[in-house]
Amino acid sequence: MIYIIRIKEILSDIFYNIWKSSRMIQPNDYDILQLEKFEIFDGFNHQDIKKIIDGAALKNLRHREMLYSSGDSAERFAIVLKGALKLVRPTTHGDDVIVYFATPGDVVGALLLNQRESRYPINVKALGPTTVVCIPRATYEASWMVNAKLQTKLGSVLFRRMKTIQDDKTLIKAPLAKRIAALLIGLLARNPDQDSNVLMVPLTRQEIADSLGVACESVIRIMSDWNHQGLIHSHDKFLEVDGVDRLIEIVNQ
Amino acid sequence: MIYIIRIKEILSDIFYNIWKSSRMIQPNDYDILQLEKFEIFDGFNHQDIKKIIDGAALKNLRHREMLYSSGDSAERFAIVLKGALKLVRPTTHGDDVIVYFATPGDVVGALLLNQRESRYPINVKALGPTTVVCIPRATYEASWMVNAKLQTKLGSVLFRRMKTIQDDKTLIKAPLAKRIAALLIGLLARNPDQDSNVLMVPLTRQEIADSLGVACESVIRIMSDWNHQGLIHSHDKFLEVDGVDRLIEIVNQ
DNA sequence: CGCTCGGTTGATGCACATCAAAGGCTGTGG
DNA sequence: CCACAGCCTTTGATGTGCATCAACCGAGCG
Repeated sequence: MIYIIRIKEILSDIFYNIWKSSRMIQPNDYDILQLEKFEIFDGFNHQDIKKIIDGAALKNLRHREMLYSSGDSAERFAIVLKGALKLVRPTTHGDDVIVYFATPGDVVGALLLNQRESRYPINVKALGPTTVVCIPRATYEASWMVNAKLQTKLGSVLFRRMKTIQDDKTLIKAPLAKRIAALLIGLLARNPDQDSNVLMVPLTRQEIADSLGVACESVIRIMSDWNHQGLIHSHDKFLEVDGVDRLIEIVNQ
Repeated sequence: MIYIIRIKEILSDIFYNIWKSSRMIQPNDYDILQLEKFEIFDGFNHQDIKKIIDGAALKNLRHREMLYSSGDSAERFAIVLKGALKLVRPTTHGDDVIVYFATPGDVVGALLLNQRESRYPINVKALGPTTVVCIPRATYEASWMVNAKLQTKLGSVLFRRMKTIQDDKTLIKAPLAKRIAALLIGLLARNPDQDSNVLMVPLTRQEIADSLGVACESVIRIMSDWNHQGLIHSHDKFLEVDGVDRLIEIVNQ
């Protein structure tokens, strides 16, 4: 009996890997063209990048699909190509805390590979259909750790992220409306298309609440208010901000 | 009249600079011996370090003395040698937010120098008498930016700092007692002497409150309670934790 | 169809903020 | 030397913003 279960496990594992690998493909020239635009590869040309990401795999994630689980051994890092990720720290009480939203160009889990043995300290999940480039530890050690320019860029990207988190912390004592407004404006600012007022990250009120460390009802109360005032409206998980000026006003007051 | 004021300003400026330079001295061999112990210089020998910190100046800060002001042009970065620094973000309401406590081995403001022109985004003030090694931008550009190993270490140090800030964020929804306990235990863990239960950072309740984003009265209510229970007591700005086990219990519950 | 998930609304309670007042300690200037 | 100002701590009274709990609705989905 136990054998049968074991065999079933092994089989499902095999199928899982086949299925997984079917979704892990080599980045093509077009993908690399995308990468060239990111700050981290600023100053590197097409050929450089090809070498730097040797052994990389493109990974397509569905909405809510997990990229890394907290506690897993860190054997690769990722660069967001399309879509978005949420970096989540599980807490003892079960109410998660979202530490950061990663958008295209963001690097996730790279510095973890500086240590020989390490485990991801957070859960990373896709928000909406998302594409990432996964780069194995071997490549990181062979091409990234020894490349001063790359490390410098990596530092800059991480630094920007830290500044974002610090900005958040600056608002802890502010009223909730101000904090939500700041979050939305901040996410809007990452939009590559500056004319569009649609957040490129699909967010539930719960996720906004998790990011600010408050209850989702509190977020809803404020946002449905804004909804009635015509400041925002959402279609199909995506949020559109109609009254950007008004929100900025709220942040600054 | 205006001229006289102007002259006064210029004179005070001159005297200030003389006085300042009198306190900026070349690091000696003993100082470098200290530096060797820090993670950032792990794998570098005495001679390496001497080269890497070429042009560096040792700076002694008095309690509460400002190292960098938010908005100043970033022309150098610092490594904490002795004592501690607080990194403070001013807010619009005047109630400051402490972003991080830097202790010996911490690096402050380095990644800012990756950009050609940049300004410090935070105020940095000494907590207690503190010694830092100030390294000029020129040295950073000449020796640090081109050195992959140094950049990697820099990344690791920054990464650790980010993890600390994320840990803090994880506790936003926890009751205040738990958050204070976590802060104290965290600071205690940085103590080089593991037997001592005296925080090496002199902290006022106001600073603890600023770090957690709460009112100082709330901190006092909890800590004076602990005081009566004999868990902590403070002499002369320094806090001694007698009931470490009890505090850890509070953090874990 | 029943299921889950996300959004919404209301009633109630509490943890912490705010305001106020007072005492101790330190440094400073007359 | 004292007087005074400024900072830190303490305690109490009062207020409030958000949490919590509970119930309901609509949409998507197997």
